[in-house]
Amino acid sequence: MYLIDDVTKMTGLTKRALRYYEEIGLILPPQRTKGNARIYSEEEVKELKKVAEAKEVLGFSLQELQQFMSLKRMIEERSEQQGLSAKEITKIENLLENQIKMIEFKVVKMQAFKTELKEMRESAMEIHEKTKTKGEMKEWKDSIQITD
Amino acid sequence: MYLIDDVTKMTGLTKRALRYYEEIGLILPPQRTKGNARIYSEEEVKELKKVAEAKEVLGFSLQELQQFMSLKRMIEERSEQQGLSAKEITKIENLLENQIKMIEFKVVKMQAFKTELKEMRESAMEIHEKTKTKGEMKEWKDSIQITD
DNA sequence: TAAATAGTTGACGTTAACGTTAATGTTAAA
DNA sequence: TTTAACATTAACGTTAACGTCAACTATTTA
Repeated sequence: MYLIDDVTKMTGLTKRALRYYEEIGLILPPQRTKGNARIYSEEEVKELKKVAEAKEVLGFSLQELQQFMSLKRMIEERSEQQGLSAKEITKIENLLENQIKMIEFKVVKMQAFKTELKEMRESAMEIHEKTKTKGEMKEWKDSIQITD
Repeated sequence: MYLIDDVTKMTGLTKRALRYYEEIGLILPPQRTKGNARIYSEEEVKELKKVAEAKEVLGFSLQELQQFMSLKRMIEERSEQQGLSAKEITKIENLLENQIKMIEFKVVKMQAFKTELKEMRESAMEIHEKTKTKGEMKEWKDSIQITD
């Protein structure tokens, strides 16, 4: 069990962000101490780490993440008896399928971008080669002393 | 050569966004007609498409993109004679190297996320299997007429 | 017991990335 | 030549995702 300051260190999120995520319903309200301080479980910290990563690295908005989190909770709350209707589950499966396609699309685009970066690097290296002679000339000039 | 309204259709960006990108120096100011209307070249439209994609798909901020664009321009402006110093080029190469690493990192994270989504889908499908009997029962119930 | 160190809830402030509206100019069609 | 459909700049408005500050409470440390 962790207090909010511990969680900031573990997740990289600020206290304000943690409270904000709770406020907008992105995460469920954690338990409280007798003195009304938030206490986060290991599980909750893990979830927050993933949220932070999905935001920073994958560039997801909090809105998008809310969609995803509510899906996640729906599946987790399959407390057997109070299950979802077959129709709802099919809907969830479709949503997940779309998300997966989206990710795959993004990965493809990322790789294309990477290719471009590599091409730019090649160009830079070519220029480097061309300038090399000039550069060596300068280094040589810098190395001698002009004592008039 | 395209007017601004054409460009919105080709890039998915709004007119406001196009002017804004120019305002903050993300793109170079395009030429103007005699009547002061912006005219974009094929090249510029291509660049704008990439910018839009990098923003939407890769989740880059305009600030990040500015860094990248200025790098790109530095390399493009290797007008041979007025070249960059070897030191500057090495710096550029390092920056590009870092960007490439970043992308690779993001791709790895994306794939991890995709795996999670797939696991969720599996869970959903399992629930689906379990509920199936119940569902068929319901369908059967729905299909009969209760005529008391 | 006093002080330092955490935690809490408002509530207003800030920044990025545009949206929207107004007032105005240009160009093509009727 | 007037109208319609474009374009322009300037300026204020908006939303997301927090930052920051104030006023207060709880807990731990000297």
